[in-house]
Amino acid sequence: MRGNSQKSTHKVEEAEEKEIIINMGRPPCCDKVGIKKGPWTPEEDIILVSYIQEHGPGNWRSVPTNTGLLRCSKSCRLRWTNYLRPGIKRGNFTPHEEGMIIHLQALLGNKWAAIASYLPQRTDNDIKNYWNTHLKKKIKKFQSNLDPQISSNINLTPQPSFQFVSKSFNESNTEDGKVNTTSSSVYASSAENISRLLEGWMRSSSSNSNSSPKNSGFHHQNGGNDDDQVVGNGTVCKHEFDSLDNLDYGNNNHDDDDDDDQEKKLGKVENIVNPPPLSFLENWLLDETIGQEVMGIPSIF
DNA sequence: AAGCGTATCAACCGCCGGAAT
DNA sequence: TATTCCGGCGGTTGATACGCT
Repeated sequence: MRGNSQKSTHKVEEAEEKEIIINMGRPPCCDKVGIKKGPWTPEEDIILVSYIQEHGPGNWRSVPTNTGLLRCSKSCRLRWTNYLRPGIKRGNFTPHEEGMIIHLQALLGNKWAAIASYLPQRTDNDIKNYWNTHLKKKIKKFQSNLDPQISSNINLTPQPSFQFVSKSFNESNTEDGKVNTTSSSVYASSAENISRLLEGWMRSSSSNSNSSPKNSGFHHQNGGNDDDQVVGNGTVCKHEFDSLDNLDYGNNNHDDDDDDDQEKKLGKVENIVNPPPLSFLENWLLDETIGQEVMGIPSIF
């Protein structure tokens, strides 16, 4: 207990001391009390998107506070990166994408973020899910029909093929390699719909249609299109699954360059800019013939 | 039509490295 | 320098959709 004479001054010091103790290191992003979990509602999506549209992604710590969302910063970041950010393509993995995932998984193991950096329109979560639900199963099935020596090259375990990775990385140069992804029929994501909804909402709520440059981040790949207001349910069409059995790497339409460029220009897409300078690796990846030979994946994939 | 099993995917969990204080 | 948290990542889970009997 402290004496009354020093009470007032000590009170201030105490408060300051407390503040110092509390602020030791970085302050917490949010208290865990009252944090909402589970699926995001469209309203929450709109709030988050509109906030990021105004402030840009980053500083996730302040997002729940500033938006009033009852979500933790981590949840906001995940929602944005995995679902709401512009340029995300959902559903309908193309044969080329499937091939790339298979190759990269064999090279890198379950480094989904690294793999996703070569498929800018796909999130690591999407790739991970697709691998676990489609490709892993398919390869396993195929593997059972393969000569064990060949099939051993297909990496279904988390361990990457370090030897080859090391070789590839050593032989890499600084030349900018660009990986083109293909786009077949693309479901419009609900995020895109939300973005459009938001755009409309913003337009109607404000006569000033030209807001900050950050807004351009939401005029992404489908920004000229559209009628595909169909909300994608994220399910995978059967034909795409079948396509794995009949991979035709020659039929790739590299029509997503603009999107890639746009995303890079905007600097909005996390984890996709500045991929490692692996033109050798990328060339190798894009050379499906080599990939298939090394992987032991014949044309059936 | 109902019940059950399977597939899919969004979201959470926990860990780690690095940054902030 | 120590402490604390953020941001990123991979693994896992749970809700829902779908298909089969």
